[in-house]
Amino acid sequence: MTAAPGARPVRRYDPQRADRIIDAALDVIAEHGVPNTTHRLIAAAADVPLGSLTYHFASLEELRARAFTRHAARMAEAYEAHFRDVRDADDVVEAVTALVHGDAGADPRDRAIAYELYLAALRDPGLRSVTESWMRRSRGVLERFVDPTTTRGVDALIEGLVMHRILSTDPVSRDQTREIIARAVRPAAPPRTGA
Amino acid sequence: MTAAPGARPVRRYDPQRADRIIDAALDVIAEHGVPNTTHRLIAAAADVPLGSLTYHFASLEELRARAFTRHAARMAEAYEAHFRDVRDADDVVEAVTALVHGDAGADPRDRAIAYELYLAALRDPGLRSVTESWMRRSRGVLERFVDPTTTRGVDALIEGLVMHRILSTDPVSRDQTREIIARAVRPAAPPRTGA
Amino acid sequence: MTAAPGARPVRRYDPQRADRIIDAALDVIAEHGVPNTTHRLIAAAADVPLGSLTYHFASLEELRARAFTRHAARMAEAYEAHFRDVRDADDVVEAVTALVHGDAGADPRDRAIAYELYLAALRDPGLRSVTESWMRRSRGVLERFVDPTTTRGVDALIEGLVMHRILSTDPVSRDQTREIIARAVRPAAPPRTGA
Amino acid sequence: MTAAPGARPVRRYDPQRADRIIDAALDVIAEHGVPNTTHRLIAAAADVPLGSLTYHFASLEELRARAFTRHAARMAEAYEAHFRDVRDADDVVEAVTALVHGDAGADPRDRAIAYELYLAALRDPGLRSVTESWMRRSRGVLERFVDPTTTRGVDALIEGLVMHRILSTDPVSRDQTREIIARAVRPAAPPRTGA
DNA sequence: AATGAATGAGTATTCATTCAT
DNA sequence: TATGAATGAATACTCATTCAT
Repeated sequence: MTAAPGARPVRRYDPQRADRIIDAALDVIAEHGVPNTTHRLIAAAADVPLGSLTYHFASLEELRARAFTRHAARMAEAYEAHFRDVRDADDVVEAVTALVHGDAGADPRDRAIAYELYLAALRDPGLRSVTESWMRRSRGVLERFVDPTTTRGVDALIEGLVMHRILSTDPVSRDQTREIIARAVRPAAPPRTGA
Repeated sequence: MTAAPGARPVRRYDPQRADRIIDAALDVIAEHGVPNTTHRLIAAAADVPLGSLTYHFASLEELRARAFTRHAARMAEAYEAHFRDVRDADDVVEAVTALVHGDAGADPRDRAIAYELYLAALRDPGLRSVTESWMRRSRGVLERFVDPTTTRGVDALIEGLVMHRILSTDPVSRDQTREIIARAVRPAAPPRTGA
Repeated sequence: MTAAPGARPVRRYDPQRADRIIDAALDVIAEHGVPNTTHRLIAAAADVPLGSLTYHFASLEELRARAFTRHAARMAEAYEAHFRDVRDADDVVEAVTALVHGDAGADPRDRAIAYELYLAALRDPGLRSVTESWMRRSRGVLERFVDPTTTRGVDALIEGLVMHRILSTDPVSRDQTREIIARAVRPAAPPRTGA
Repeated sequence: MTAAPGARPVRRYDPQRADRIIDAALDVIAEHGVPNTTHRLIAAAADVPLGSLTYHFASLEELRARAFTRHAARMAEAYEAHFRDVRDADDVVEAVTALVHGDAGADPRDRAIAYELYLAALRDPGLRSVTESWMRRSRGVLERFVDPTTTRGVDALIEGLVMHRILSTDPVSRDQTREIIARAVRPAAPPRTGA
């Protein structure tokens, strides 16, 4: 049964479709959480037929992994961009404070997805490489300005402060945040430049 | 039609059953995560028939909430016990370091459940009271030794360090942890004693 | 474990309990329909423990039958009472008109139960005796005033008019009803009194 | 792991399946009543797998509504066909008598379904439109021959006579029925023809 | 005599995945 | 290449009934 001559088949050849599906999956994860992320919900969000998902992705698990991978990469890029103009430890304090208070890059939606990823990675070793890559990149950014131990401390602080901000009804003030960060930051020895 | 001789599967009257079911639910959450926590899995873990769950708990959601509530209470008690002999800010550094490295009270299982709770609370406002009560109690402990801002910092640090420890293959050493905590801790003004 | 001396056992000896349960069953049937009439709902409506139902009634089916039987008896009594002062065919027209328009005895609740009974009887032969007894009594009333054929007609008319009144958004007016009834009524030959 | 030789239970692609399911649902309602009309029973009657029902119909309620809608439409068509050759009020008496005695169109199965529909509509407002449409069409037929009040009377009479015929062990004779109908029928004023 | 705990069979529904077209 | 129909396994939940106490 061929299409009538002249009739344009509806949305054939759609090379970005797989991409759109991945973004839709992220939307669904953000809004409904991993447990409620189903083929049907993603298909509806992406406005593609159900069969399209299993055509492009062998399983839901694979699609989820691809979505998390993309999300982690974007988070890392935004993170790096956020620190692009940072020059010294003082700048770090300001940058991190802004980060925690959501003034930069990552909004609650992004953080929610990140926590979904963390928890999923806890049980699915296949996702560990995603979280590890993300953690390595975010630490890599901080290590340009502070020593490794400080990096670990600041990194953990960001994690904990953001999580508590999301969950708590009694949030930390911006000044408190800055004070907390400032105590944790100790500048790295300046890289030796050629004499 | 009598039962096969020797087979006597009856186990009527079991007053602690509801309790056992709650603990079984925690086991299942710890091992399989909230999304995979089904009536069937819990029933199997508790070694009770399926119908028993819905008899004692109106819904899976309710059972989950009860389980998380119990877990948070136990965590808080362990937390308080862990700080029972702490006297000053120096002790706090040691106590928190031990906490992060799992030498006290909470093992990975407990932390995994806690993160499941956090994520669940993110989407289920009914669980917020559980997380808030837990957070209030853990902060209350710290505030006996350090000022409020320091409390917030140390609290966030514990959260972030533990999460990164669980997820990372490249863990922070105990000395690093101690150093990181030490920077964050600033003693509270001593309570004025008489005379 | 006997009760402490002086402690009055809670609601022991309650001879009307079976009665109360039957009435509660009728309430539940009226409000929720036969398909949703469960032990639990009835127990709650009667404010008795669940076990009490199966203690007093061997099965739900039996309880339902008892409830329908009582309802039919009450309907018949109300019906007979409604015609107590009727003297001749003209009175019948007024009495039936009032009946159809709900001015007497049977309210929508009662009619709903009656239709539930009809439908249940269609499939449960055990309930046929209940519907037949009810029909015989209601016809018996009419036969005191009109001939058998007229009785059948008026009886059917009541049934149909009431059902359409309940279901229709475009009801028949009282005058129309009276007119319709009047056409159907033909007085019985007066019983011969001793010459 | 290949299927046993000869066993080939596949029956993919079945474009009329939704239709067949609706008819099977009507069979089940007729035979078992609405309360016992389950997915499983309908699936068995239609000889399709269980999942097929929920694929084609979002809920059992929707399937039931679709089935009742189809049944009412068929009833109305049969009703209209039954009166196609009726010319005057006398014909109406004969036609209605035949209707009540099941000599035309609607058999007991159809009537049983109709009463199931009535009762269901009593509690589910979503079904009211179905009963109302059916009632409007059946009255529309009668109004071609008799005045509106007579229509209401005859309509109610049919309803009541059929219901009593179904439920009673002591049925009305055909002659009685004719007599009862005849009293109710009063011809409409003839439509004025030109000249 | 009375009851609340217990349970297995059953209910509607969801959904990842398969596959004929 | 693409998809919508199809399905079986699983899910949460209901409930009549049983029975130890």
